[in-house]
Amino acid sequence: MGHHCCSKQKVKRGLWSPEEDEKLVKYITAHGHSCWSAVPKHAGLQRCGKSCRLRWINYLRPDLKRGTFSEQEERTIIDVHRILGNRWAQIAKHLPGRTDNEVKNFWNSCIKKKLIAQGLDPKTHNLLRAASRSLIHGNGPNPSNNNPAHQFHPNGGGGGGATTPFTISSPTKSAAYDAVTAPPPPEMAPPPMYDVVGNLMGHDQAAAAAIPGYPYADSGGGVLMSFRDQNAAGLQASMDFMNGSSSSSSRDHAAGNAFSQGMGAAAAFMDVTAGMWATAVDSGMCAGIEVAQAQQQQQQPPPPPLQLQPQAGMVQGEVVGRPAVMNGGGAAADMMDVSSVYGPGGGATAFDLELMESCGLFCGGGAANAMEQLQWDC
DNA sequence: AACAGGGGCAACCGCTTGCCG
DNA sequence: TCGGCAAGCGGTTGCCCCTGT
Repeated sequence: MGHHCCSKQKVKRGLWSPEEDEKLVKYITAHGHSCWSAVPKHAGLQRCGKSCRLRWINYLRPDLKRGTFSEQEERTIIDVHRILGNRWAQIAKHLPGRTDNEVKNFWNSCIKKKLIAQGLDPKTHNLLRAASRSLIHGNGPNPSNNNPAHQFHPNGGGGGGATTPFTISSPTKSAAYDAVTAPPPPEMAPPPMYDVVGNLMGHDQAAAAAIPGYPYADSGGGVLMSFRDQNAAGLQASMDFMNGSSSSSSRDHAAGNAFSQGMGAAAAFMDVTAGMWATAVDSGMCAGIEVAQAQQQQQQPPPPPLQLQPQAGMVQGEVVGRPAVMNGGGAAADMMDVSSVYGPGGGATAFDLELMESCGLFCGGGAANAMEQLQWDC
């Protein structure tokens, strides 16, 4: 059965021949593709418009990057997939030169298996039940999970919960937990977050360290920075990432306010992350963090009005407002930073909603971030 | 050398969304 | 507001190639 859009036409199906490709490329290059249904007719192809469109988008487009996925791309896919799920088109937007079909195929043929091999549910990125149980008992694929810090989740709750939407893995976070529990011996320190984030944390370490009380400070800039840097497209992509779509109303909202002024994009991102962090702290679901932060505050003078030196590649002013949030104070108020960045109205935005969806994962309680345990072996 | 099985990838199917009259 | 059409998107299928026996 052919496509309904071309059921009346006699269309060819199956693989495209080089001659067909050439015709299509020649036509699209010369005339564009304002109307796909008209393309096959004008290009002299016995294909339906839908097929032409697919062939162009997935194979013939000049800006496509062919070849195997890099490790960086692979990690980006996993991180984005953890938040967006099987929204391949959205995921592909964060991988320049890659198509949704390509990402989807790569996921199904490679990444999915890796995650399963690591004892992770590729749909939820949670530990699979059996794997989770064995991990808790130290018999899982990664014995390093004996570390109680790895069973800690900022939002507490029981086991079996979702992983965080962001790759939160911080030695400091673990240390905060350890402060009120049995501290692991040095050799049991949590394994580093997988390279990309670790490296990226390093990028912004100075900035993070300059933020008193910032729970990730000791280890660097934290996940927020990882998103920004991880994306080849940079800061803009980070915002797109959070908005889920480059054309979403939430981005427009941001564009009309802080973002367009070049002031608030990353700050908003930081507020989001920090807000969630603060929520976790304020909700009392992670007493260890509270204690650790209280101790940290006692050891440190009150933060001065923040005058951070912008880091290379940073948008100036992106960390404005950090201390208020990061000192673990009024979390609810600090959460409002998100909306305040997005506009004076302070109302919920699509950004917020999507974020909160992610927070649903974040607040789902529970398990250690299993993604930390991935071993990248290919 | 021949065959079977599995994996990867290109293409298709069908549903959803957005636009326009 | 509604219906038709085109495009977008995710899931699925099927072919081809590689590898192991």
